[in-house]
Amino acid sequence: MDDQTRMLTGLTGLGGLSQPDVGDPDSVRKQQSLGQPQQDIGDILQQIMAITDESLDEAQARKHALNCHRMKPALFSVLCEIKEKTVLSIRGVQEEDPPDPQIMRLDNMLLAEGVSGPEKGGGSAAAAAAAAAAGGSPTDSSIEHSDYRAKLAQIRQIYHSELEKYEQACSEFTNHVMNLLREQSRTRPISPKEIERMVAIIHRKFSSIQMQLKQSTCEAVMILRSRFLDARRKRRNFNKQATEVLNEYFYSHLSNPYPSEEAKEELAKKCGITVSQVSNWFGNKRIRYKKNIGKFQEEANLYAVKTAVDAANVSAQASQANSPATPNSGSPGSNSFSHAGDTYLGQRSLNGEGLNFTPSLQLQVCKEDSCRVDGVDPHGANSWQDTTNPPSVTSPPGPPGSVHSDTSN
DNA sequence: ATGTATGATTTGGT
DNA sequence: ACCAAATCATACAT
Repeated sequence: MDDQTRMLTGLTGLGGLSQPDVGDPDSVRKQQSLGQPQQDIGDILQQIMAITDESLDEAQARKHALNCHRMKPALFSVLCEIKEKTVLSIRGVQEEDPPDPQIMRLDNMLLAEGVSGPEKGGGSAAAAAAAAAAGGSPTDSSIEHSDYRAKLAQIRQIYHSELEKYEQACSEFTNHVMNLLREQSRTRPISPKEIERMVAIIHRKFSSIQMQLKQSTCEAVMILRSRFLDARRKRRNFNKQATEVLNEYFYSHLSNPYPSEEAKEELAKKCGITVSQVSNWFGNKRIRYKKNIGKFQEEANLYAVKTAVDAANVSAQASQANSPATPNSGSPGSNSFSHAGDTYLGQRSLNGEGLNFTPSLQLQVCKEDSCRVDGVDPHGANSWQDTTNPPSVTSPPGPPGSVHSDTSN
């Protein structure tokens, strides 16, 4: 600090660079004569050259000696003169600094990703987790992306702390250089303009470092994105139990395999998957079942038996089982799905039991199913299979046509 | 290595 | 918003 104030006072005298003596009033005070005046200048120059090789203390001492040298004012004025002549050539250079398009692109991206700019949603991992947990009806995205958000928040934090570090370093360095220049301005002429320029140069350097930071942050975000968001596409099979639950529901609601929102939520909960995954599953299942009913017969029968057994158990336990709308097989112990399809379920189970599903009859069973349903809701209930497949009830589609007849024969 | 199964996404329709 | 259908991309079985 001491140094700094001293240098600042030194700088104030800098306004009139052409005035030789303004540099340092002290210098006049202590004049240690050094013998021959002629050799002095060479001497001084030599000392200047050598100054970098010396230790700090030595340099400091030397500097002081130089400042106090009686020839110093003269040298200073000479330097000022030279500078006056050359400064024009230096001046014309540059100045304009158009905003780098690349850095603007990076900035925009960081802003878009929520890395820079105002805190959005989850500024910290904790906040993100809280946000994910808070959503009363946990939307899929908040669950699926909470991890992503947490990681993003981490990147954000690192980015900001790094940025802050850079900014601090930049201002520290700028200060240092300015002080240095002010200090030097006592022995050589330095205009404020030049200091300004130097500062600008430093800022440019640091901003290029910042750009690197931004770039690597962008890269990190991209990688994160591809790892998490695009990983949506990465498929993990559901566990066996989940598939079982879904299949049970599907085959026990074969007439109308369109679970309501509540049913989906229930299924999702049971299976440990998201509602949209349930929707996906049913979408896929419907289309694939419809496309090749024959292929799914075995499975259908399996679940039919299962539900039948469950239903039997339920009815056995509750001796009043005959009552209206049904033993729900979707979940052996609990009647979670109370929808239109349930009536069908009851029938289907009976159906399964009655026909006993010998392989040769499998297809028959299928047909029976459809018909049976039709009995309940003749053309409405099973229409989901008929839309593009009018005859599907009696003869499953496509190449299976022949296959089908084979099996049924 | 190859074929099939399967969860996810896209597209187009209502 | 939901669905069917087609498609993609990976998991899994062979």
